[in-house]
Amino acid sequence: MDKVTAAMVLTSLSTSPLVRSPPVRPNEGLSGSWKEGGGVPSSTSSSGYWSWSAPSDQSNPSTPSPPLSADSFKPFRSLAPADDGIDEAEASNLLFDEPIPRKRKNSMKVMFKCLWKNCGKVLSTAAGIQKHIRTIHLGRVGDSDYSDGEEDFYYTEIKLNTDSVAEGLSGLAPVSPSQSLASPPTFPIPESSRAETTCAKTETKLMTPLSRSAPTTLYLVHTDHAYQATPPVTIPGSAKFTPNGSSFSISWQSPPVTFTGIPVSPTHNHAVGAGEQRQHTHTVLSSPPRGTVSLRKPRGEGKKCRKVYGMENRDMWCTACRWKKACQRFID
DNA sequence: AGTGCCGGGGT
DNA sequence: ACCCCGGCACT
Repeated sequence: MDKVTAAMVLTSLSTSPLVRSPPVRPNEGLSGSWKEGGGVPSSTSSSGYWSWSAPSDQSNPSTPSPPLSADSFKPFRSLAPADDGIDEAEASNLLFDEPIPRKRKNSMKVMFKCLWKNCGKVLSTAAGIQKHIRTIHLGRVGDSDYSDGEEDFYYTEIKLNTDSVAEGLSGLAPVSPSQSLASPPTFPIPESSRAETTCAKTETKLMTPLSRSAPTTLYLVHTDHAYQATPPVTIPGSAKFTPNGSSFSISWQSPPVTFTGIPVSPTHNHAVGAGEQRQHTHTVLSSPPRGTVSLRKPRGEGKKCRKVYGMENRDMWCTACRWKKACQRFID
């Protein structure tokens, strides 16, 4: 048990590993240059990708939390693009992001929230929250130093970020512009999403069996879902990296999400957009019309005069090409 | 949007 | 026959 517990604690506590894996993945999809560039804080090249892949943050061993938040934060954004509302709302931010990515850290705050049912206590230090859980919920009194790590299951790390808050809010309720300023900063709801993921597994594992009543938990989870639901859908297309999901040892969350995203969205879109016709066409009509219509010709693939010489040198084309007939010079 | 070229003009 | 081009299938 101890080992297991310890492992879990480590996992939930140190998010760095989580963040680590994602950055590496991009290499797969893209050229190897990524790897090399990864370490280098190159700047100008592209945009979104670089910024988030830029592990320069990670190179920074000390100050685990800030870099973490920053990193984990970015991947999320890259996911967000998938979402309609969020994307747009953040589009500007993304662009804006490049120049001042690091500065954000300043506005970042790490808090620790107690997940114990009916207790939403938030403290600014891990030690504090641990002690709180130990004494209040676990009923351990006295030696405050002693900790078997169990407390770790009952609190979650929350990153408070002015920007992120705004974003999260926009994602949740994009309609309320006026409030964006007032409520978000005060309430760290969206924030939890990121941290949430970290403890999600823990939570689901422990909390579910123990009790599903805890309002706090439920609340967070819900929020999380709402917030995350959309991004995943988008991920597949561009960001296929599935950063957060893959990084987690727990696979139940990410795989499902990713999967749904790919098959569902396309299918739905087509089905809904084109209607049944689409499918019918495929199933029933696909061949008949084709044959009729495509008496034409498969089409030559090779380069033709037009492509070779270009419109400028039209006189160099073969006569057929000049006459818009089947090319005689470059026959397939 | 760019290409290849059929079908159909005009001279 | 020679030359052009509208328009469509493909990519």
